[in-house]
Amino acid sequence: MLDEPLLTAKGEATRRRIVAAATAEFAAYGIAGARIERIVAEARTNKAQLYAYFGGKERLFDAVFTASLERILEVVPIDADDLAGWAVRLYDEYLVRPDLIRLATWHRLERRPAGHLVPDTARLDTGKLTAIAAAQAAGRVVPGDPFDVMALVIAMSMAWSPVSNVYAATADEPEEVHRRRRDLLRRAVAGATGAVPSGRA
Amino acid sequence: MLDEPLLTAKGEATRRRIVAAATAEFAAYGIAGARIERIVAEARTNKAQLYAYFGGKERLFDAVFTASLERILEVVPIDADDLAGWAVRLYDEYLVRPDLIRLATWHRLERRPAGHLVPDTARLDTGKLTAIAAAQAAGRVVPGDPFDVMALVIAMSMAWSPVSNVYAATADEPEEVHRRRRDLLRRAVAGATGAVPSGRA
DNA sequence: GTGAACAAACAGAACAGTTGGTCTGTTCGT
DNA sequence: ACGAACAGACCAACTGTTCTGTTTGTTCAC
Repeated sequence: MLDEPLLTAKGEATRRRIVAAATAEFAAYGIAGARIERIVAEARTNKAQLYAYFGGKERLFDAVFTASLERILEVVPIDADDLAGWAVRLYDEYLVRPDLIRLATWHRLERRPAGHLVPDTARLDTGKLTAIAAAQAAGRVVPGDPFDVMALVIAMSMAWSPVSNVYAATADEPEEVHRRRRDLLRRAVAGATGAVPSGRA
Repeated sequence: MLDEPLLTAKGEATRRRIVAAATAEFAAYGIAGARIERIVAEARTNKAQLYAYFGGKERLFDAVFTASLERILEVVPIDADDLAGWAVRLYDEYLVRPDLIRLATWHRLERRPAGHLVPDTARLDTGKLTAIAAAQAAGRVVPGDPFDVMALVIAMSMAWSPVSNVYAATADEPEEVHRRRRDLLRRAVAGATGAVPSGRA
């Protein structure tokens, strides 16, 4: 029963539809608010399949969340020599795929109230951290714990994200507004993380 | 039925216990995840009182949320001439009262997926915005929409908040760690928002 | 090729536990 | 005595999960 059955092409397609529907559902309502009924309806399948493939609501969220996480990691790779540009690309990514940040935040709120968002941050962030450390060694980035620098830049990129506590931007706003925010963000990240060449500021 | 009964001293005390219990409950589980049963148990009262005083789950959340919002506004007043210091004070506030930010984020996720967190931002933020605008006019803060500057600084202060998508700090971490983050935050906000006196950076 | 056999895909009913919300009746304070 | 505070039973609706039975696709002996 716990063994997932072998998937045929058709089953694989259904499985994917379930993941897609669940991603939207969880992003919109969270774990507690999501409804299995709505997911299977949206995925044009039935509960039996969902439970055969994923085992339950919690584990379905796991599948959805980890898939989303890997996606965002590869879509917006870090550029430690241009943290400002990286932040701007993240800003744009949030506009295109608000679901991913919402998913991450639900995960934070409903599952991990403290500490790292995911347990094995080490594996996921190693690339980012060494890149930042290298840029610091080259004097292009302000000194300090690379992890903290990363957290700060990501936080800045999320100032207008779908989970902002001030204002959540959307793609349908005028392009000029986005340009204004990108400019401010770029300059701010540069100013915040750029190493001071010499003397005082 | 919709008319709330006049409150005696005892009733007022019960009402307050309900708000306190509901604040903790909503902060922990959100609107969908919160349980009326747990709230009345924690508040040492019963459902009849809760429904007489607040009318229902949603409206109870309203009461809890707006109360928390006003609280955080008055506890950490802005200092536009020292945005870095303000950000650091916010960092500390999140350590002391993680509930308030969590509440705000639940509100964002479950109720206001886009735009302003609260509809009448105008009234709430006017003070902040004029303060920032004045500091900009005096050349102490980088130019740009004051609202965007505010959003950015708040976002920076939340880099390690209880809703961070990277790492959620807690009060029980070593003081040295907090000091390190505060230093980075202070310098970063100063660098991000400080106006450049003249020439290039 | 064909048809029996088997596993996966499917649909929907059924189930048990829970939840927000209401109702009835009792106690308390003034 | 009158209304507010209170306690707990009660209810209807909903939800995650399981079960029963049917259809579909593939395999393979013949």
